[in-house]
Amino acid sequence: MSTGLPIGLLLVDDDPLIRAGLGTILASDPGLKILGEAENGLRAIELASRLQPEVIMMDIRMPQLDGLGAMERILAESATAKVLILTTFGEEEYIDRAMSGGAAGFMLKSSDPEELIRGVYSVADGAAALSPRIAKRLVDKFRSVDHDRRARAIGLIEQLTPREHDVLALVGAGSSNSEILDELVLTPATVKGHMTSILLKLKVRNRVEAALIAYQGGLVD
Amino acid sequence: MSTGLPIGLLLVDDDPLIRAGLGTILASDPGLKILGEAENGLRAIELASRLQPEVIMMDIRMPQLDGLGAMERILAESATAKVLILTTFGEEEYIDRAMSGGAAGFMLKSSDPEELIRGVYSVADGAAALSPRIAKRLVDKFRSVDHDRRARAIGLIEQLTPREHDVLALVGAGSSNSEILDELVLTPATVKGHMTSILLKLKVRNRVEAALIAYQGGLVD
DNA sequence: GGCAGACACCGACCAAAGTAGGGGATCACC
DNA sequence: GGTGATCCCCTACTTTGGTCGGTGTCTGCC
Repeated sequence: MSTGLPIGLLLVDDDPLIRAGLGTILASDPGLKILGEAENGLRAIELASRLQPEVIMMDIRMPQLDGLGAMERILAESATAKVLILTTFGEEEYIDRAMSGGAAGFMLKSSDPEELIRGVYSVADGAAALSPRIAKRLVDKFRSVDHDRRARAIGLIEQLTPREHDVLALVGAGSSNSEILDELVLTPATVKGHMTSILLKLKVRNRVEAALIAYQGGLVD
Repeated sequence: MSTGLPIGLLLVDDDPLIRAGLGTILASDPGLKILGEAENGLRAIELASRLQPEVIMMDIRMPQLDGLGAMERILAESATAKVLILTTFGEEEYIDRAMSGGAAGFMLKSSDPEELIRGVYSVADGAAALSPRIAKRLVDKFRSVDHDRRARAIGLIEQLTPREHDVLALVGAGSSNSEILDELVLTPATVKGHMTSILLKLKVRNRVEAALIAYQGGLVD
């Protein structure tokens, strides 16, 4: 990944003081080299293309074009740059969009200098850099997104007999009864019988809800 | 959270050398205090209950009971302890289970000493501690788990008219046509007409697949 | 051996989902 | 003011889904 020794940086923030502070911190490390600074998203896009930095330290709120928008456009052009989003305490709600958009890191501006520097090295290395508080958000999200529903779904699915399990897996994939009987070599009536039993055990009223449980329980894909 | 100044630790690893190394690193920080050590999961459970540590540094592979199993049982009893999973390079596949099980952090044993210490403080503070490489895994998972399917689903759903959107949202919740017509005040035939149009636009064959797309697109919940 | 329970299987019947096609209202554009 | 596009609504018809009841088999148990 690293072209030579020093990692080329681009600093993007609309506040000159913050750029100066960041610059001082990062320039103090001999392995980092600041190639340029930008004061808004549009200028960041321009400089990213011209200077080809390895890591871009990007503020979110800026005039003209915000950091996330700029990041998306930069990543669409150059796959090589890593974007490390810098944020203040109250802006944690942008995590989703930043992560979806391809950010390599998401750190608080209030992080310790060494932590910032470590973060730059991490993302340059292809890993991710997250402030602990941000990491917590991500972990919580990861846990909740599936794992309440998922646990319930798995518990329900465990009640099924092997054959019912087979049928449910196909239902979860959106198969019709005729496709199921074709796959499992059964008569229509048998498939339907299994379905009735499945609906009863999963405590749902129709195959749509059954399919959702199969999906949540990880029976599909 | 923090009761006094020093954070009480419990070290769990079956290798005495690693316990010694960890102990030396962590005891060098005046804000940390090692309350005890355990060489397997069962003993960890016993000591966690007796010593009431704030943070437990937990290895995964151990005889008797592994670290994840021990963590799950410890967290089931005491909600206050934070568990920081320590792992070697090749064991990253346990991330899912660790995070689902309630781990507050997941770090590589090869992390720098300062990074480990920082991790302990982070989890004691209610945040999360992740090694950059682990964080990358989590970020990737977060991105992929939803955001390929999700983007596609949202794109498809955008094609729908407002009324079709309403119908699909209810289908995604597992509603039958009669429930939908009741909710939206329509005749059965109208609901079916909308359904036909929905199936066409989403390019699916039946309401089960439509419901799955609604679910992936975030129309439900 | 008889009996209970779980499982996979099936036929006949009724309910729900999906298809094909059309009416009417609105809006934009020439 | 005619034309086309879009949307919402609807009737009549076919296909699929779901219920109810019942058969044969295997297993474990007294």
